[in-house]
Amino acid sequence: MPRLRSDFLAILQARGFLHQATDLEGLDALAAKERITAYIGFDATADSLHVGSLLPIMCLRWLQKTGHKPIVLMGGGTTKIGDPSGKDESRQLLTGEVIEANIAGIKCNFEPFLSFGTGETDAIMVNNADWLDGLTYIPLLRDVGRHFTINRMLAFDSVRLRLDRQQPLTFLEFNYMILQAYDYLELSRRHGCRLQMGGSDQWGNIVNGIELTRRVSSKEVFGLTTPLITTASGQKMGKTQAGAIWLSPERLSNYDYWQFWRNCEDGDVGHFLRLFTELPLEEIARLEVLEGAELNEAKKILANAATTLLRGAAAAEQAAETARRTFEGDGLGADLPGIAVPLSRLEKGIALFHLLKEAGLAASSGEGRRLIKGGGARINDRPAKNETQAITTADLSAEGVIKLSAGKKRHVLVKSVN
RNA sequence: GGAGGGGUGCCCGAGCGGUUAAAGGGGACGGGCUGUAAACCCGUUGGCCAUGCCUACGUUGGUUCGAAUCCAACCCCCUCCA
Repeated sequence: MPRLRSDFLAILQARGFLHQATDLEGLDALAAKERITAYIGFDATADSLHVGSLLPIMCLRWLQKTGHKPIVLMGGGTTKIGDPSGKDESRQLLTGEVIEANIAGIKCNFEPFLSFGTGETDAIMVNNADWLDGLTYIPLLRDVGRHFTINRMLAFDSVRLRLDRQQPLTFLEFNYMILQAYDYLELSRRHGCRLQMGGSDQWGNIVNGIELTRRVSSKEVFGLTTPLITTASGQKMGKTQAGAIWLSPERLSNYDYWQFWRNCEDGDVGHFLRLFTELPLEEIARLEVLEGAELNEAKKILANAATTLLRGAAAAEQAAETARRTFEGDGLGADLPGIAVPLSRLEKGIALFHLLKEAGLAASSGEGRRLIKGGGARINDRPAKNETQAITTADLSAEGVIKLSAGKKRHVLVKSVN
């Protein structure tokens, strides 16, 4: 790796964001000399991104912090096709309305990280539906299609892997890479965009865009990818017992978000601190060498910092306090998820297995029963005795709540109402 | 259009007339050990008003006391041929 002179790339390199790049030195020289505009594309397949997208988001954040201009490209048009990269099966096609709603939701995910506006380094969000939807077939074939050879397209991983595994790849999906390449061309024309970043699985798409831009408008543009993040034990990052780690507060509570970081593997602490927080590298170097239980302190710092970035300092503090009470002290944390149950039902008594299901601690009553049988269910921190045991007002604590637990980490507060 | 192969639980994959709510693995959840980690060990893993009942092996019919297993038609996928 060459020594990088631009603030932007030097930081990305030092913190571990760089995987591959086209002409890294050329890009470095450019970024050291002038303000560059760079973009990353995001799919609009859900109304929220999840932690898997945090890496590219942090790239854009560093870009802006080092004086450059970020573009968030929403794939309103390409999402109508579906990226075949890394997938064995075609994605279900979404309707335009759903995609629009998703884009609105995703916009909220970016607000904590980037400052949007009309200034020189303000971030902007654009939607490729704006130029893709209006394309006409024959002109597209003549202007863009002529620059793609099937020979080369077939060699790309996204295509080849599908074919090798004998999974069908529709012509619709086959076109994805052409449209994504066209995005780069269009962004270079409209916004003078010089750099596209993305996950390592996007390398092929990025290179196509660079090639197309060079051929059509003789402009040199750059590409850069970030590594695929897996946990120290090789799992794909971002999945826990609770499911996907969403960025939207509507989908995942502050507390659960904080817990996600707190529960990372030992070997990931330093890695994650560098990528997902803005702590100085010297401090991270000090934290990551901690061993054994000491490392737990570093995990808390990680959780606090990461939660502060996305949800704000107050949210992080409250989540940390709830975690402290839940795991290290006594009492109840206010941030634990809760459900409300009418007092009248508690007076009659509710079967425990049923309440577990209502609290979301068991997916079905059967699962609730199994949980109790297996010894994993607790009421106010005391093990449940039998499956059909009734929960009544007698179980209410002085504060008027019942703490239900499934295992050591999943807790729900049951509150009686009216 | 022709020939062959195949569609099984969250996923992969065995079963090929009864003992099959369906082997085995993965994943997930719970327990143990720890540090709210990893690894490892153990258990659980269709639903419900639950000593019972209901739904399940692509779909629909049929044969049989009895079918995921046999037959027929249909749908879908794959391979080779046209």
